[in-house]
Amino acid sequence: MGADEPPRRREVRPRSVARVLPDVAGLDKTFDYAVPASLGPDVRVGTIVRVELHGRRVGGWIVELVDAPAAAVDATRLKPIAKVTGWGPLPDVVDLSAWAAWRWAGRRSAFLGTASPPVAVRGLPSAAVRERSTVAESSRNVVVHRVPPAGDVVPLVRDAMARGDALVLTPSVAGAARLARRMETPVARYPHDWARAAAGGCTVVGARAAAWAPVPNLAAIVVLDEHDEAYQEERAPTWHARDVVIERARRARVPCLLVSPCPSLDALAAAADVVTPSRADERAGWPVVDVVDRRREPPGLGLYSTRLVDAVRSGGRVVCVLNRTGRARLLACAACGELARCEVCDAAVETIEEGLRCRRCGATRPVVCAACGATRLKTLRTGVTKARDELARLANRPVVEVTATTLDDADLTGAGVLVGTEAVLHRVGRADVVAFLELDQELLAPRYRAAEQALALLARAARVVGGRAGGGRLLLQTRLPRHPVVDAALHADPSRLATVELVARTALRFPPAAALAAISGPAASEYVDQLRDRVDVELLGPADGRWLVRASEHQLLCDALATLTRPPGRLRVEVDPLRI
DNA sequence: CGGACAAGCTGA
DNA sequence: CAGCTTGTCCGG
Repeated sequence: MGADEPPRRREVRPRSVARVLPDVAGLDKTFDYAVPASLGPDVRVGTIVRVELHGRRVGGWIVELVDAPAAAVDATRLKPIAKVTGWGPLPDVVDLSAWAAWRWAGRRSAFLGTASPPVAVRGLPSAAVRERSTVAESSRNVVVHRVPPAGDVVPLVRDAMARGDALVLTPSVAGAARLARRMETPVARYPHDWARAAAGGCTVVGARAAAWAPVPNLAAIVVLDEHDEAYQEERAPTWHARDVVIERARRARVPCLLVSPCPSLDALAAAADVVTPSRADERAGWPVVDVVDRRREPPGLGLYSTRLVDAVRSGGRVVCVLNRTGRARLLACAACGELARCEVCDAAVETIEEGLRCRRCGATRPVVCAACGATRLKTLRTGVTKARDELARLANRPVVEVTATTLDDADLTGAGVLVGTEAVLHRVGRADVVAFLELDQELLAPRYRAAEQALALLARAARVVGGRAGGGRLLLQTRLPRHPVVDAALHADPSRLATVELVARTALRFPPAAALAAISGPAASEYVDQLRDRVDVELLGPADGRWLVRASEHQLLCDALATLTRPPGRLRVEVDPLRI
């Protein structure tokens, strides 16, 4: 591969046997079909076809083409391919799908589906062919670029595009559209412009799925906001776009740039090099951080410190973040102190307008203490709705509540004070201050990635208020003012968190110091029983009906999972689970 | 997945 | 034993 490669010639002799992977859920096996001479030129590795299988017509992908004499079976007895539907993933992506099926213990069709055009593509538009300017040496192709929240990533993207056809990923589809608009040369958006991307000669931009985009002359890959969890698919196979493109770049021997204000430990572990801004530039790109130590405050202020109240009264635009919806998520009797729980299932109840509602089973009941009959309950955990009312009183101006369920077209431009779950940070354009009413909830969340996620949240907030030069401010209410996350934000230096976090992960054997898979569902125990006598993987659990499989690295974990047979029944295999 | 086919169950 | 359900197997 390279600039001096002779132009590719069409196959002289049509290959006559196609190995087809049917797009049938629950089937992860290829079948051989004869390629009728009439279809010859349309049939390539990746082509989407329809074939007869077990008496019905199903769609599928050609994953391999075999010369008839070399094929083990007699080509004349094979059923022919019934129809060519159109273009499918290019051969490099077809190969990548086999790797991903191993890496995330999933079916290949899940990946090929993501890599396929949303509507049938019969022909590709003509393309302006560009050559790649340079080819990276394969061993140092992953580079992490730390760019502060207020920094501009467009120059990095332009550099990548200058190398030739680049693939650029953003966490959200909206972000991809925004980036596409900022580029002066046209780019193809994935999956919408599938055919244009497959034709080559342009940069491809998209969200997670674009990791699977066709880029025939790939020259570089850029992952923006690499730390964002939107890059991981929630449904099994739980593939991660960052890890897919790292492997893709390695195979194509092109550079892979992972860009983030707070790079994940996984990115840092994969990187051959980390490019950091100067201390001055990084400081300028983060806002001023006010830490309110809530241990030093008089009791009775609730969620609202004096500094917070000053901020909401200041007249500037203030966004308050509280990651709890509803009014009150945990209540206790004002008389006897008993926790308010559901009469049906014992779970904690929350307040709604008509009374109390169980958060687990939805049963409702009037506001009465089940233990002593008192009718006055006190709030132990305030939700966003209640915070809105209280803030409105304190601020003496209207306060708008924003959660993930707030309508997309709601006009927030005029709102002076907003309160919401972290969704508010995605909805609000700009603000003078973002205040975290209860940061400790994020810092101490019972997930091993909690600290990383908390810093990512602060980075997102930092983008809303801008860098310190523009007067941007974050206000953090916490009882853990020396927590490494607070420390990292305060010093505008995410490596302060990464360093201590890596030590903790190594001690606890969590990724990236180990590779994990979570196995759940009714068939889980039968599945994991096959791992019992292995020494290269460790089996933990079950906890909450979920088993954990741990190995020192993915090679061992995925090899072990690949040897298992799937018992009948529902089974969920999550490699690299997020929520543990 | 979904069709084919076998084995098991029911009712007259 | 017809008629139906349930389970298992397998696809080129």
